[in-house]
Amino acid sequence: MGLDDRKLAVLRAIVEDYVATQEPVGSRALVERHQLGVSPATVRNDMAVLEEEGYIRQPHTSAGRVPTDRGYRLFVDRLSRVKPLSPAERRAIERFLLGAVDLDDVVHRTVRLLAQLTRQVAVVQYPSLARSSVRHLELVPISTTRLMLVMIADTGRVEQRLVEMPGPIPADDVTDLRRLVNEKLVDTRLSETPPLVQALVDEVGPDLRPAMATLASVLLETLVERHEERIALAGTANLTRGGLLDFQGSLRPILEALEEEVVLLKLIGEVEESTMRVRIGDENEIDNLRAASVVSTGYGPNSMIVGGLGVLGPTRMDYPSTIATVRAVARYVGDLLAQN
Amino acid sequence: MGLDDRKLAVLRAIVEDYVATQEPVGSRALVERHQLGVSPATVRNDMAVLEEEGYIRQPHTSAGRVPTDRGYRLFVDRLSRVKPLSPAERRAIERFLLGAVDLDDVVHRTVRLLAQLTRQVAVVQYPSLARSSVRHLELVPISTTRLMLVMIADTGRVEQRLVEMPGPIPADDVTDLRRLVNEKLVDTRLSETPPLVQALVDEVGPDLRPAMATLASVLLETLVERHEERIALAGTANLTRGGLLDFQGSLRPILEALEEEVVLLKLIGEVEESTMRVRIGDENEIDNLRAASVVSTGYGPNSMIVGGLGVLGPTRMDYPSTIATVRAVARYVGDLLAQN
DNA sequence: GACTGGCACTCGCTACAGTCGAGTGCCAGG
DNA sequence: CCTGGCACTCGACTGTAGCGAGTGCCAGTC
Repeated sequence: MGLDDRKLAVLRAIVEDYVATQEPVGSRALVERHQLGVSPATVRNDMAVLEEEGYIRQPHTSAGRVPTDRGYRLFVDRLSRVKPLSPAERRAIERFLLGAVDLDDVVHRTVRLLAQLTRQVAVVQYPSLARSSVRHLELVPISTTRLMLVMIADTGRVEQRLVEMPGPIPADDVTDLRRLVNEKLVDTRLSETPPLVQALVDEVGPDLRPAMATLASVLLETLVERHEERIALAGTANLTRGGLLDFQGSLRPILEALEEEVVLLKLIGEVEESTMRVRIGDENEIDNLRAASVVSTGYGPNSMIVGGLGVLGPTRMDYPSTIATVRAVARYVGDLLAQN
Repeated sequence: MGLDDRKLAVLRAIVEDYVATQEPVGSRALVERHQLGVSPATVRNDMAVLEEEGYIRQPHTSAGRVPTDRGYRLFVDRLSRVKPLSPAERRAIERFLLGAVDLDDVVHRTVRLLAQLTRQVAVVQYPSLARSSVRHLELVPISTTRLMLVMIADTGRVEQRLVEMPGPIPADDVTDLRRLVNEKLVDTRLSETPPLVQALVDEVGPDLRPAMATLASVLLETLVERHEERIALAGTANLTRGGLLDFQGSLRPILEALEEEVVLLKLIGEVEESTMRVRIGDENEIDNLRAASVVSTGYGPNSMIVGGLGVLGPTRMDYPSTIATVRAVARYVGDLLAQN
């Protein structure tokens, strides 16, 4: 385990060069392009050690070295220096996000921005309903037996769902139902609503009981249990950069994974704090993504976390600037949400 | 242009074999696998004519023949026999779509179903607002100066948009506004609303005038002009079938095109009648899709068209069954919409 | 006149041998 | 502990040769 400073410098140099050139890097090129102050032979010895420890490997005998997932991990944890965003980039972010008119627009713009800045696949989770509070519930009669239930959350999310009532429902009843659900549920977190919803059914008078029961079941089913998370995706075309060398030649598994909402949620939706999360190659739990890396973080207003966002790219990615960009975008989006 | 029956039969055989095997097809294989009743030499002569006319070509001298875009076109127009769906497929469609609870769900299921059945990229346009009528407009106070405008269309579409009012707005005014816009706009087609919206502003009393003006501009901007179309996409992973032979080796342009909503709309959104539309390779106006074919059609309740749907795949696709599937799915979705 | 068998020819594909060079591991010496 | 030197490895590239699928054409047949 004896990795002295120079060996670490060598590893850093290898990662940086490989990321830049996409080609295995040899000892000579290394001393030429970095001021290591030693000869290629010395570097070779260091490389041998690094390889033994599993940080780098040779694609074929007698080619240059390439970082392993473990090598990237060490690089990210201990070796990378943060690359602050250029003022131009900061301005671009601001300008791009500023024009957004509502949540849909914010998410849409964010995901495109992220894809463009990092030149990778970007994923943005809508503010999670579980972490939102009810701001208002609206019931709109569609026909005699149908209502449209519209829920507006404090995070800006709006969800609607058609409710098929057990029987014809007069306008007065709709008014009553609307008042009741709003009284009980407004300002409570969605994750805490189920018992309250249940209570509503129990408390209501017998004439409204069946209607309220139906409403309650739709509320529970749609807004809490199922389908509650939404996700936006952009930049899949970026997967084809690096001409099929990345992702060991096949985009198939990646594209498949990206089609599954569940998978995407796993990627970016499990954030509790606003720390950056970097998963490199093998560290991904999803088999289809073993050839990729994911950089993600949570975002939200005022240091609260309401959702996740991040990017997915080849393990051979520019971690320092990707991390910086993801962090910056998350912060801007959070600020934007705080303003509303 | 003297293409007698046998030459057409040869072309059909070439298309069918090439689609099935993905390999250039030669004269011997052709007579073996189809009952053409002539010798390979004769077929070769026919092939020479077909090539001269531009229906087939040779990838390299002395390889088999491959259909050109023009060849596929002729095949689709005159040679393909419709492949009716199997009862199993019909049942699958029905079962899959039946469980849908609302429009979002219908569209989502449809696009996935289509991708799965055709094993290609599926695109479904939400019912176009321009072709929908207003069923109800709801105004929900969010704060003293903000309203959430929710529009419910007869096609099931629900759109919402945050409205920033010029000043604080009392509850009574909200009620008035709500009543006014509903009175004027309900049951009119969205494409016909602009003059009515303008009239609303002119007619309203001076106290409500500024609020109504703001509301009107948001209505016009969001619901009519911009952003009105929504699109769902699925099955991009299917692009990787056929191992990079399709799409002349690069998915890049295709993926890029699929990211542009405008492009997708052009693909499937310009349908006036419910006829099938097949665009093969070069026939596509979008340069990035010159290597692909698009099969699309309109859908809607009761022979009305409210939106488009379709699939995108390699020019070398099984046109007869793709066309049959797209048509069948469109019909089922239309029926489903008619029921609501 | 249309079809067929035969035949020479084309050309992509594969296998194989040879060369080149980047890069390594190791060793002896400073 | 570092360095220069050296032998070695092995992938990438090149050129050659043989194979075979498939063609175009021609002379012969019905």
